[in-house]
Amino acid sequence: MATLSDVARRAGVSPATASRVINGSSKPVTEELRERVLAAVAELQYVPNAHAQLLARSHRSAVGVIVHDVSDPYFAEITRGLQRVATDQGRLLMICNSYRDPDRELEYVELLRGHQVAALILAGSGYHDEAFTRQLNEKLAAYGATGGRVAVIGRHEHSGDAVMPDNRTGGYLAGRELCELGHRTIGVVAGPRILTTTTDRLAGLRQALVEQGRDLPERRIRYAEFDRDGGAEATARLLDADPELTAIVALNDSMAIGALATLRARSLAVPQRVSVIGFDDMPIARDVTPALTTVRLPLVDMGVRAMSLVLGAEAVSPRVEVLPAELVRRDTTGPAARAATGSAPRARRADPAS
Amino acid sequence: MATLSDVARRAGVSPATASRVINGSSKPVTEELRERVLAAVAELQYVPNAHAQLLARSHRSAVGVIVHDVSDPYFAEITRGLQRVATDQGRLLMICNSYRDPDRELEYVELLRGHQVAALILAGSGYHDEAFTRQLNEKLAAYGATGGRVAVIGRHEHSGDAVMPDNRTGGYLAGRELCELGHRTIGVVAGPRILTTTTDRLAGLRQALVEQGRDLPERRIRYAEFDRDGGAEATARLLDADPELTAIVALNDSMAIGALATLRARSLAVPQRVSVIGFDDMPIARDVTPALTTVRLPLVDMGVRAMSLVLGAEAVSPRVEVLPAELVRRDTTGPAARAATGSAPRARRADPAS
DNA sequence: TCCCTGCGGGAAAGGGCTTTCACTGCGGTA
DNA sequence: TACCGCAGTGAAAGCCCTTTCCCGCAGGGA
Repeated sequence: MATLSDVARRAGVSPATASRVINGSSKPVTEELRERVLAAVAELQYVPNAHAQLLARSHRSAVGVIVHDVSDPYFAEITRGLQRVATDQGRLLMICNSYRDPDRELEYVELLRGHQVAALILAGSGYHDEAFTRQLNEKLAAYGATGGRVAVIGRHEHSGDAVMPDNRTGGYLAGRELCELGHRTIGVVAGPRILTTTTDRLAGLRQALVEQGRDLPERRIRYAEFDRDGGAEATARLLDADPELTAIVALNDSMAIGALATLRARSLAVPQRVSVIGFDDMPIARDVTPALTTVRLPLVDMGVRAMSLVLGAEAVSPRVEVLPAELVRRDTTGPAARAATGSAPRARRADPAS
Repeated sequence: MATLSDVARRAGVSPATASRVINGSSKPVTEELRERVLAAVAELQYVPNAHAQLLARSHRSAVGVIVHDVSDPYFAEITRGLQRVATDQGRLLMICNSYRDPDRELEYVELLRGHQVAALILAGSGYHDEAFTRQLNEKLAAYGATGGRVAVIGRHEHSGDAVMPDNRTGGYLAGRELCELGHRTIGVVAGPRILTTTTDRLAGLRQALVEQGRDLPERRIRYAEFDRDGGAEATARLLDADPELTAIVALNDSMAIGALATLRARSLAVPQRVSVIGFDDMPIARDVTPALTTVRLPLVDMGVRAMSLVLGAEAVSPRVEVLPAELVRRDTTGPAARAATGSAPRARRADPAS
């Protein structure tokens, strides 16, 4: 690989001058030398060594991001928001997938710290795990102590800046909707119980049911992986245990899609026989048939806010921005069926999003 | 930030010894000194500066990956394959999204080269663009000349190692299937015509039709963005121009989902009135209703192969691995309707994947 | 004519790490 | 006893760049 001094030698200048030309330094350089340097760069196909640059420059610019999985639409949307702000400010993003493994999350904090990122954003549910939470907070504190900025998205265990989707209210909205539609036997297809996202959404849902004098017994909740297959499997278990369920709340849209698959496989009409509500409003939600009723979270906006917090002025006290959840009515919800079999088909609602 | 010499000073040893302990060097260090160093590391929360390490070490380890968009399921699957092999070999991946912008692709090649990656993988369709292709090849050649390894996935314009999905045969399979089902008026919902993926798939499709004595006139092809909205829009234009179409081939699954949305909005029954075939077999294809008939590509395997090529032994002559496409029959295809309205409903086919 | 100013350029000091090389003791062999 | 080899350690030379500091020089004012 050609180095800066190769370029300088070829152009007949000092490395200092070559560097100034290449980086567009404020120090003026004669037009003639400038051209010689640029010619040498082109001839040698010179590309500066990023590590050497980063080492020599003092100021840190890149931002580290840790998500569960970028290819999961939930995080893809958040990342889009993060990326937007970062690009505007000329920041490079280093994105890491923890695949919901707390240890990997800890490792990535170190890795990104080692890569001298100016800020760190952790997106995705926290864990009900004292030991892990303490360790993570220690690491983040150590990073913060050396001038690093930190923000989290969707996890409350961290003490610094945070952007929080209102999971609890979202769960509440889903529960209230089903109650108003007359459902009494409601099952829940939930993500891993160790995730705070699961328990928060569940708490809101339970609150709605309790307010209506109903109940949410543990036997109507099935915990599984937070993805399509987890949803399909949990739905099957739920139906096996309780065949006369009239409604299912899935704690995210991927699980809801799995739930729909199981219901279809068992020829249970949606929403005539069973209603389904998802959570997150991922793009695909409006394209499944019937279109999925779900709780929308402003995912892109969450990313935008988090990145803005972390790149903006430092606040004295940690800021917490709570972003609202909103019910999006589509076609997987309808009035509770009277009997186990049949009920009047319900008119398809117009979908404003399509 | 604490540095290595801080650690060394605190442990009362030289930086050399500290480095040896921290990196598990082969050179032996007394147990006592080792412990002192480790204690100092813990106390100071020391994390090595990755840039300094990368600069000081000669060997390169990370691998650069350029895709159109990781959050697109097509690339998410490929990336999963890349990741699997990379992780096995303890390699870090740097993933960049070009968002189908050729200039950005060029920039990322430089960026990754600057970051001293050991190898470079470009995934995603090539472009019908002489100038760009030449530029890219120059950059890749320059990189190769300094010892960098390169592999491409799904683009033939590069002269080195390549993994190629058999797009042409895939298109052919889709065309033959529709012909066998008796379709005569087939429309195509295509991606941007500048992408080789689009033209390859189209070529195979056309060949199938020609073999059956049919034709594929340009007016039955609509080019749009390679995503859901592009598919919806192209389908609408296609139907406006040719209301008696009985089949639509979408050149990827996202577009197929858009096509289904438009058909639903116009109350055209699938597959009774119009059949639809997608391409890629992304995970969601089996969960839409009706489940999508599509051409499967071994996406994960493509990633695995590409990474293996690039990390394995260097070959004298460039290797090209062609991976087969396969038709997956689900529920969006059926016999051509006789008249514009109505036809016997077709029994739902069992879906082996669900 | 002299001094000051300001411009254009280079020398050199880092930035934090790895690794070679040289050195010090020590046990063991001739 | 003299010497060799080796384990364990540290000094110092890089890795490639940026940036400060300094120097020479030309032009302008006194």
